[in-house]
Amino acid sequence: MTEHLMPDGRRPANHGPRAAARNRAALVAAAREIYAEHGLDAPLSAIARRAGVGQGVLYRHFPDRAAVATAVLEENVRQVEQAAAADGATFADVLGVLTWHLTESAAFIGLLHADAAGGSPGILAYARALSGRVEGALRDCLPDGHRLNAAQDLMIAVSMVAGAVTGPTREERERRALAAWRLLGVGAGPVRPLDG
Amino acid sequence: MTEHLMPDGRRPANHGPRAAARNRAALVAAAREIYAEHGLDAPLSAIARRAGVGQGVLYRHFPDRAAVATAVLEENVRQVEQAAAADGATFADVLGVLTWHLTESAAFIGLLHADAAGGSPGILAYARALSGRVEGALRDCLPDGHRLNAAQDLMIAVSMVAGAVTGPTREERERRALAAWRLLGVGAGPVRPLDG
Amino acid sequence: MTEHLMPDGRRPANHGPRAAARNRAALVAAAREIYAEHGLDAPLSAIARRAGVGQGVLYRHFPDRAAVATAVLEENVRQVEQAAAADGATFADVLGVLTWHLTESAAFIGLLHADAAGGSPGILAYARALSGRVEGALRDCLPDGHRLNAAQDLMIAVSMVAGAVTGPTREERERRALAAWRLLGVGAGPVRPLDG
Amino acid sequence: MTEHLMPDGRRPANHGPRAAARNRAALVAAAREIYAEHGLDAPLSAIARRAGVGQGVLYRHFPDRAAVATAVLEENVRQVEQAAAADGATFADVLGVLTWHLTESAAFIGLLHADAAGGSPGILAYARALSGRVEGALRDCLPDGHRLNAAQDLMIAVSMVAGAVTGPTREERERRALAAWRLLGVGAGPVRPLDG
DNA sequence: AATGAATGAGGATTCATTCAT
DNA sequence: GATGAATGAATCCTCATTCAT
Repeated sequence: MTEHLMPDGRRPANHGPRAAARNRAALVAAAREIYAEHGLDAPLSAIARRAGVGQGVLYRHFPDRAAVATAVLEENVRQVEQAAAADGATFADVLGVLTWHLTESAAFIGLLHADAAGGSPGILAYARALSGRVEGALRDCLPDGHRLNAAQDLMIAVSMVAGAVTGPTREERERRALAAWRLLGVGAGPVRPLDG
Repeated sequence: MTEHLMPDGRRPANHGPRAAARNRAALVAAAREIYAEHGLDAPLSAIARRAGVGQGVLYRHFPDRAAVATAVLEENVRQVEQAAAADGATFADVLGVLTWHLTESAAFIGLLHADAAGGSPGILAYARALSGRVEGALRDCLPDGHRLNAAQDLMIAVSMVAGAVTGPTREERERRALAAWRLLGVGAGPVRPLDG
Repeated sequence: MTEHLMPDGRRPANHGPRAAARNRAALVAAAREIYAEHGLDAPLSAIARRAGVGQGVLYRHFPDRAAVATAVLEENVRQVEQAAAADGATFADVLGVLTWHLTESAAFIGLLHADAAGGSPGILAYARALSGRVEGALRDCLPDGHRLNAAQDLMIAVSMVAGAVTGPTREERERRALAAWRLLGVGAGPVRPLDG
Repeated sequence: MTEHLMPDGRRPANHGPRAAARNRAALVAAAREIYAEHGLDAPLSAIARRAGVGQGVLYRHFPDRAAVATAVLEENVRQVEQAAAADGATFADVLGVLTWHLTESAAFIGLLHADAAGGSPGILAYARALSGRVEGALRDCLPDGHRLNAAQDLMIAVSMVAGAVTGPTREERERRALAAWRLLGVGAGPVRPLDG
């Protein structure tokens, strides 16, 4: 019975469950890069290639296109949550982390626009859930009496800033994001990833 | 070499050159609908089908995908310009018309996000031109000393509102758009098409 | 009853039978240019456009693609025949005219290769007929005892020279054609159109 | 999104990676046949169909149309090179092998005419490279003082013979090829594939 | 007699998804 | 568990040909 062979005749590496986790992480990282470069419509094959794995592995870890995007966003969202959970985190600090992800990731921006036309029901549900977690994290730090306190104002403001974030370079996008917060009369802290 | 016969052997109707203008209008209308339902990436074949014409007709009237989008947006932009040109038009009036188009047309929202990843150079150029016309129209009505007077603030504000405009129904989208303008401290007039 | 109008509202010119002949000539001339630039597979629409007429006119004059090509070649062939019929025409003179057409017209080269795969039966028959006329013209001038006298040698030699005629510029093509005749030990007269 | 089911609901056979080499070979063989029947402009879909594979497989193995043609011609060229490299190979022997391929393959003839109009830059480059290899192989066996010794005469002669090779059957094509070499005063050895 | 719009088949190409190995 | 080849639907785009005007 013949087995699948590498081009040079060796069998492909199979490092067991340990490698599975590594592959998953590589896929998410690759997806993040590819999304940043080519947008959310980039071919899945490009993600698998960038991750250095076969396409089958991608499907093993993620049932569909939406799951890949979700996994990428999951980490962005978690960083925002962690920023909010940090001791002494101010609203501005959290906004800074949020803004960093907005400027970094086209996918993350898309997340906040998921209600727009085009998304499949599955994607929408995921997106809403993640979006809700972002809102929750922000609301936890929102000082009483803040002008974004009212019902949906918080998420609308985030959507607005996300809408302003366009431009070819991260620097340009950051400039616009900050201008947007300024127009909203809301101060954002240093724009940076959580661990930066 | 190829013959184009109906299933029953007759050729399809050819209504002659007189139909050209009608077809073009039908294509633009169909594109508007399709864009609203499926976004700017909808297949061109769907637009042709909805318009009830062959795909070749679409290509006759529009050299490429960008031209179709442009034609759809052209009218939106023109209405904003007309609103701005009207006697006694206030900034708020123009914003109302602009907002109406934002809530009506996914494509129009996309226009204001054209810098985002994914656009071909051709589309970008068109989008910038149209986007510039919107800005020009708004700036014409901008009162001295308005808070959006500074360099890019006007377009950033528009992008922000466009970013906030999501939701399944026009009413919901309008609600969010108005909330967005309110958060910006800018009053928008009645949300309506020019001739509504 | 509405009539077809020009863009500026005038009716299209209809100058009667006189114009018909002019149109036909314009089409042949246009086809010659287009073929030279884009090869025999160029779209018929390009020919009509270059001729400044509607596509319908092309179909009025030529039933199909083959007929257009034939008409173009017809004139090349006639010039070779005229060169052969001229008083005191030498074999070398006729070869010069033939060579000129070979270097000038991709279509004419194709004619001599019409046996090759790809031609429809209709085209093949036309091509054979024209090809035969070229051979006849040449044979009329062929001196007794010439080395190309044997049965098919004449047309084979012509095919060979046609095969050698490649290259981006007419000058380069002429250089190769002359080298080809030289290798065949056959002297060709000045390379020129009949009326040049 | 898209599923690929057979009419009876089963998926088509997927013979796994082991089939890759077989498929590639089938594609090249199919291309050789199709080219012989319909010329180098034959639709790629016809090649895939003849090979019994999906169109995607063709694109997996060959990035573009030129690559398919090249793969087909590669073997022809290699045989000529091998004939030239064989111990005691005479110029006539190599010509015999070359001539066999000319009579066998419309594509191979096209190769020697690649300068003609119509080729994309990519195809041209490939064709030039292969064409150069043919010339190199021939030149290696060219005796000193041979009449084709001068700069471009060798390739011009080959082009000439290629030009003469037309006709419906291989036998007819061989007859003309030999007549062409005879007219050039060059003797070609037995017309046969290398391993025939 | 001319115009040129319309048709729609056909060919090129991409990519989500499955599955033999 | 992994690989990556294969599938083929879907989309884009072109162009030969017809025909209302």
